[in-house]
Amino acid sequence: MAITIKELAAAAKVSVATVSRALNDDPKVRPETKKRVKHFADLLDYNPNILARNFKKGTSNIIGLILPDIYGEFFTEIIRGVDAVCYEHGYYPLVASSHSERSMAETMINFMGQGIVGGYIVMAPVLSDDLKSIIQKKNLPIVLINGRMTYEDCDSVGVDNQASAKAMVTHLIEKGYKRIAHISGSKKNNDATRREKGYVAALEEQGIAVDKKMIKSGDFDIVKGEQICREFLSSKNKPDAIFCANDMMAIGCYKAAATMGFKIPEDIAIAGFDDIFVSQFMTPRLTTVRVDTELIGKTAADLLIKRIAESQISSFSKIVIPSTIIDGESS
Amino acid sequence: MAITIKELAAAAKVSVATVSRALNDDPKVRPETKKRVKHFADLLDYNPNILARNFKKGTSNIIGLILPDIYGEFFTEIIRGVDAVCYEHGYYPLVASSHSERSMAETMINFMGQGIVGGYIVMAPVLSDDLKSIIQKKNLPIVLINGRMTYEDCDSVGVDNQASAKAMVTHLIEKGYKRIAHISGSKKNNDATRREKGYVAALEEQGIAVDKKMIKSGDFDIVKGEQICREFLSSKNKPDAIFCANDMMAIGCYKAAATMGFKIPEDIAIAGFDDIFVSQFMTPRLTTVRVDTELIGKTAADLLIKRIAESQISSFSKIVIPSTIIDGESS
DNA sequence: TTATAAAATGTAATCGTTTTCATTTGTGTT
DNA sequence: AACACAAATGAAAACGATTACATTTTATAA
Repeated sequence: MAITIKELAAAAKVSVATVSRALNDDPKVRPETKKRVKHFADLLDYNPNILARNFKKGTSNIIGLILPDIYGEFFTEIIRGVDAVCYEHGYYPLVASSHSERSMAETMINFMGQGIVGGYIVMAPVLSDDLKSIIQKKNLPIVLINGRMTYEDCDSVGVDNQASAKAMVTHLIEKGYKRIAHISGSKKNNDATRREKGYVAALEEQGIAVDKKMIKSGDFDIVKGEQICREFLSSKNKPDAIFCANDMMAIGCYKAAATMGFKIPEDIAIAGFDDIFVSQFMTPRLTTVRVDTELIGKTAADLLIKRIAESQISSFSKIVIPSTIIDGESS
Repeated sequence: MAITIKELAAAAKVSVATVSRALNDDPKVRPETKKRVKHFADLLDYNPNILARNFKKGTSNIIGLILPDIYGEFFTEIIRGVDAVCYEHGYYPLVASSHSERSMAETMINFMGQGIVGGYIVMAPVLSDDLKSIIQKKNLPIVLINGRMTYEDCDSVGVDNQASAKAMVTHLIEKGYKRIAHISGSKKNNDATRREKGYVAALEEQGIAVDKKMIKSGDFDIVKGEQICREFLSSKNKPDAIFCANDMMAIGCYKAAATMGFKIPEDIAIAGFDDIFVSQFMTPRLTTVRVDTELIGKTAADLLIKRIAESQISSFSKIVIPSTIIDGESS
């Protein structure tokens, strides 16, 4: 039922070409004509059919936001950031999550060539080979969200996991802790390995020998965090601080400490990473690394929209979102 | 660069019409022709241009998922459910969140008539007048996600907040608690008011007088929950159990109890609503109401996709997603 | 075999916009 | 006033699919 450009043209007594140009602010159309067209557009409540426009132009004002999965606040913050920037620029975020039934690569291929999206934001903590190959032979702009990495074939936005982890461990050392253990994330997870590297780097820089026994591999989950913490606390040479690769595992440590009768931070200090929502309400308040996740989403969207708009391809950017150390009472 | 229907037609030596029909499983095309066309489609890696199709058909395989805001796990679970069902049916969810800068109504109007979405899933804990009026004069199918309500102008999916809250309070009464207080949510929030009604209904049914002083208005936040719990615990006629309208406020109660030296559940029992992720890790494990949020998303998407596909409008459905009581150690 | 209906396929119009190219209008110079 | 040239506008093609309608092929019955 919506009014079309033809009817608007008739009303404004110009050709459809002129209407199109006027509404797209083509400098070739006279200011007064432009004004008249816009006036009638308002009057008749004309909205261009975006589907027709996208179809004709061969692009889309829809952005594919490809996620490895969707759960927890980290993802909502990313989505929120992307959403905000998209709205500002007349773009829309289309969310697609991979899971056991569907790989990210599959999802992306699914989109490609269909014209349904004008570009992607891809969140890839694990960068599989097929994903890499898609990125390489991409025909659409892609912005990668992930821990800082050496990948050079597209724009990327992320936290400097290594530097942040290093800063946190250094902070703990400065507070006087001598025997700092680390509960890492999965070996396959890029973020996790970078954080572990940061932990090692901090110790080395401060001249503390790295003890392999002080690093145990977790999986970013509460239960595993609790279990590993138990192991640390019952070992003969127990650490005086534990740096967890994320806050969830830190929660697990709290539980372990509580049930084993250890006081935080007197008997054992705990530090996390992420500053998830509940961290601020934990007693004692968790020492952790705060990342402005929404900003990651915003930055990625900004970058992608610019990339979609520009015609010639300039060199790829790599944007690092700063992180802050939250010095809680758990250390 | 993608191959078009014309090239495919040429390759398969049929007309574009036949190709279109073959790929859309039109019974009018001979099985062998269909097979040949599909074979060449595979061979040439042909994907129909969805933009062109949507444009021509005047509909879209994109679903607008309109949220009041995006944060926390509740939303990710909804999104995940919607995403899963969409993927199955070749639809895509476009996420748009309202916030201070943009009302839901505005967002929806923005979509309408542009053809960019084929329908909406709208999550509306607060149902404003302009939102109602949009729903009434809708030209696209809409599925509402919200607490059970009396709204009749479109399909809706939600939890029966009132019945669930009533079940929980009844459960507490059966466990022997006599003085059960309630920390409610915001008065404007539909879910909150239904839960409060359930609380009142349970007391009345069990022949317990409702004491106005035992109901205090929270805002679904930890801090407010802690503050109100303090008030309850320091009142002269202190309750023996507190039913919170959500888990967040229950977390606040845990903090209040801990700092004031009350033991859960011996001195004060706590119950929540939502069963958010951390609830299972709280000590003692929180008694709460578990809702299969992902199922809400799935159901809404199912309903909407059916609605988009069908031509004639049948009567609206109202689907209630069941909830379960998690009997934790906090009561 | 032939007439006739049914099934399969083809031709071309169509959706609403953008954009190329042609045409008209306007401006400035002599 | 005449001309050249620039600016503004219009006419029509194009994008890639679907689909109404026309046409051809196949099947059925006499």
